[in-house]
Amino acid sequence: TLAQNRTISFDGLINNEVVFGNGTPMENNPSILKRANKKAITNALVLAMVDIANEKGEFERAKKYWNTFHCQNKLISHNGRYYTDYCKNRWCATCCGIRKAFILNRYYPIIINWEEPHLLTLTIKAIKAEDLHNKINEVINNFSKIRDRCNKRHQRGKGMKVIFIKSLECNFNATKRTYNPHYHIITPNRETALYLKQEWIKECNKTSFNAGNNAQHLIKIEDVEKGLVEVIKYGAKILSDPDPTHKRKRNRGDMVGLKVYARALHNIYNAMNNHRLYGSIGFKLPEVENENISFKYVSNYESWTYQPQQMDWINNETEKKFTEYEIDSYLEYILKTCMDKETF
DNA sequence: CCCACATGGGTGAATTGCTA
DNA sequence: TAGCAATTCACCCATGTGGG
Repeated sequence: TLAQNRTISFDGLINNEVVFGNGTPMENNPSILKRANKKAITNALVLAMVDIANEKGEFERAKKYWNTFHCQNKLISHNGRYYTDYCKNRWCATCCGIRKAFILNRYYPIIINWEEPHLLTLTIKAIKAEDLHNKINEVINNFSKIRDRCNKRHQRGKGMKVIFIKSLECNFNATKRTYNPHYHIITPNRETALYLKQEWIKECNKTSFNAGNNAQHLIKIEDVEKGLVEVIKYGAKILSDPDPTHKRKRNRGDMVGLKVYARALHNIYNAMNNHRLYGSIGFKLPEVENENISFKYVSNYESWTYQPQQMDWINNETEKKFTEYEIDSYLEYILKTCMDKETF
């Protein structure tokens, strides 16, 4: 009996797999196909960026891009949920999506209670690639100076208390080959936004003209969720229009003319490296309730491995496809032939 | 999930700026 | 240059980031 028990428990042990977190439900979950889509886009992008990083001798960065290429490579499914490991990089569409949702859920309950939320965009004149690194640092420094100044004025009873959330983002204009770093800011009222706008224009034009009045957009937020989604975009767009002034409203799924500017994205991620993209000023975020589920051992699970050519996860035993994702033919065309690695 | 690391927010202290 | 105001610095630690 002893020997038998021992054998059984040993069997159990080697067949166990450790999984982290709560997992993602698989039944009737449309996000599974979206995951496959994001993985296909991300893989195409990081492969292009690996070449660019290697060519520039940035081998550490190339390693991080490879890390993203292997993001969610192995899936474990068990009891209707699946578990995997995430790379958590900014250029990974899946990991960005997860982080975006997390941040959105943290900020939403605060913004929804603000009396009259406004969305302010603070920007500077468009710049060339060679100035990107310095200008991003300048934008960040200018902004923290303004924050310091406003806080101090308030502390001395000479200015309003400034409360807002901010995110740093950078667009690429492929027609002009310029970059446009900017802050998206949500304030609880119009007053704060006008105050920040005024200080921004003043600070940016101290040495030379860097920011005009009309380039700083301010609108009242009617739909808090939409406003937050607008702010929490995470750094840079992967699929972009060669002509961003193109005002034609895109239909859902209309990708005609879109390109992936791999080198521009690489430049943006480099310039933003080691900088926080999000932050709250003037208030503390509520604690995230700790659900205290660390990890568990599962037996009777299925394991799946991602096959880049098939753009799907394949069951290690049955060879069944996990998502049965079929890439949109136009998206496939973009990823294969519109990956722009040109120097600019 | 946990942990390590480092940016940057909060705040008192130091420095710089302004005016008479 | 005194005296006060405004701005910037320095330090602590909360939190964004990324690895396992």
